Amino acid sequence: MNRPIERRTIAAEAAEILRQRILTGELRAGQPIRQEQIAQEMGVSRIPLREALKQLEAEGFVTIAPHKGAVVATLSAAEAEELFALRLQLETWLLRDAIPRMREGDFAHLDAIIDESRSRDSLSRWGELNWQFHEALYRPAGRPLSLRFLKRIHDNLDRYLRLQIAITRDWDRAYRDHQDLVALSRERKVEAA
Amino acid sequence: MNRPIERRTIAAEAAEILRQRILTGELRAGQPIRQEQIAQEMGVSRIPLREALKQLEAEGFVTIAPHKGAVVATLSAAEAEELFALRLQLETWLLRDAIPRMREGDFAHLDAIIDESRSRDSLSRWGELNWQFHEALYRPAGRPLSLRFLKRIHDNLDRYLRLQIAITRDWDRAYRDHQDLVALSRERKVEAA
DNA sequence: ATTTAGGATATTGTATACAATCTACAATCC
DNA sequence: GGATTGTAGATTGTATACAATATCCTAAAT
Repeated sequence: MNRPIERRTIAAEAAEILRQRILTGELRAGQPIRQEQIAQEMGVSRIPLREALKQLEAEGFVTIAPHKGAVVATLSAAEAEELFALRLQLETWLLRDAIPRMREGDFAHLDAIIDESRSRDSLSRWGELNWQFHEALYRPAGRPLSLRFLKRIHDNLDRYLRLQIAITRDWDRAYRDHQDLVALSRERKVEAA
Repeated sequence: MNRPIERRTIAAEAAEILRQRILTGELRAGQPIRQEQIAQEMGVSRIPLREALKQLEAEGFVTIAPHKGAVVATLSAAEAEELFALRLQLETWLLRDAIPRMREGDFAHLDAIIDESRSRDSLSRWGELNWQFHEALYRPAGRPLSLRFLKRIHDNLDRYLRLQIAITRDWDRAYRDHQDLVALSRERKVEAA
C-alpha cells in the first residue's frame, strides 16, 4: 500500500503554527508580525514564512500591506456584523439541506461532541469543539466547498468574539443551544433552526 | 499632496497578469504552470511568482501540489453544481437587501452597463461586463465582504462555463435577463428575482 | 514651538544559489 | 515479458545575499 508519509512543506507547517497562535489569541488582533523575528523563532528562513503569511491573508487571519508588513487582521464592528449575517444565511441553507439527509450515526456523532464539550476542561478548546459540532451538523448537506467557506467565517468570528465578550458567560447558553439543535434535527424540524 | 503612484509589488503584478491569462482562457484548466518558464517570460525571479501563485490558489484559480507544481484549477461537475447553488443563495440574499436601498442613480448605472454590453464587440469582455452588472446590482446591499466572496465564485464559474458551452448562444438570453432584472428591481419586486 | 529636511536604522521585497524531491527512462532481476 | 531498482535530468522548496522602501530620530529653519 502507498504509505502516505505526507511530507509537508515548511511553508505549510509555518502557516499551521501561526494559525494556531492566532486562533488561540496568543497573537492578538492588530499585532504586527515581524518576518525575521518569527522566522528565527521557528528556525527557518523568511521565504517559506512569507508564503505562509500569504496563505493566512487569504484565510482572513492577517492583513499584508506592501512594504509595511503583516498584522493580525482586525475586524471592524461592521465587518463582524456582516460576517454574522452571511454566516446565518449559509447555516440556514446548509442545515435545511442537511436535516433530511441525516442518519442515526450523525446524531450519535453530534451527541458525542456535546458530551465531550461538557466533560473536558474544554474552555481552551472551545472554538475547536464548537466548530466540530457545526461541521457535523452541516456535513450531511454534501456541500464541501461551502463548508470550507463557512469554517473561515466561523474562525474569524470566534477570534473576534473572544476579544469582545467573556466567553464563560455564553458558554452555557451555547451548550444548551447545541442540544436543542440536535433535538430539532432529529424531529426533522427544518424551520425552527 | 501624497502622490498615489500606487507602487505595486512584483508579486501583485504577476498575480494580476496570471489571473487575466486564466480568466481569458489563454491558460486552460488543467494546464500545468512551470515556475521557471513563467518567471522568465515576465522577466522576474521565481520568488514573487510563487507568492502570486499562492494568491491565485486562494482565489480558486490554481491548485498547488507540494513538490509537484501548480496547475490551472479544474472544477468537477459536482463542484460547479455546488458553486451554482451557493451563488444562487448569496445572490438572492444580497438582492433582497439591495432592492429596497436602490436609488435612481443605481438604475441608471445598471442601464448604462447593459447598453455598453450591447454596443461593443463585448464578446471578449463578456465576463467582465457580466460581473460589473451583478456588482452594480448587489452593491446597494452594503455587504462588501460578501460581494468579494461572490465575485470569486462568479469568476470561477465563468471560467468553467466558457469551457462547457458555446457562449454566443446564451449571450442573448443573459442580456434579456439582465434587462428584466433591472425592471423588476425598479418596481421593488423582491421575490421574482 | 512646530514643522520640515535628511539621513541612519529597521523591515520588507527580490534575485541568486543551493538542496530536496519528483519524473522518466534505462538497467537489472525474477 | 513484467516488475523493480537505480540513476540522470527537470522542477520545486528553501537559504542566503542584496536592493528597495519605510520608519524613526535628529537637527535646522521659520
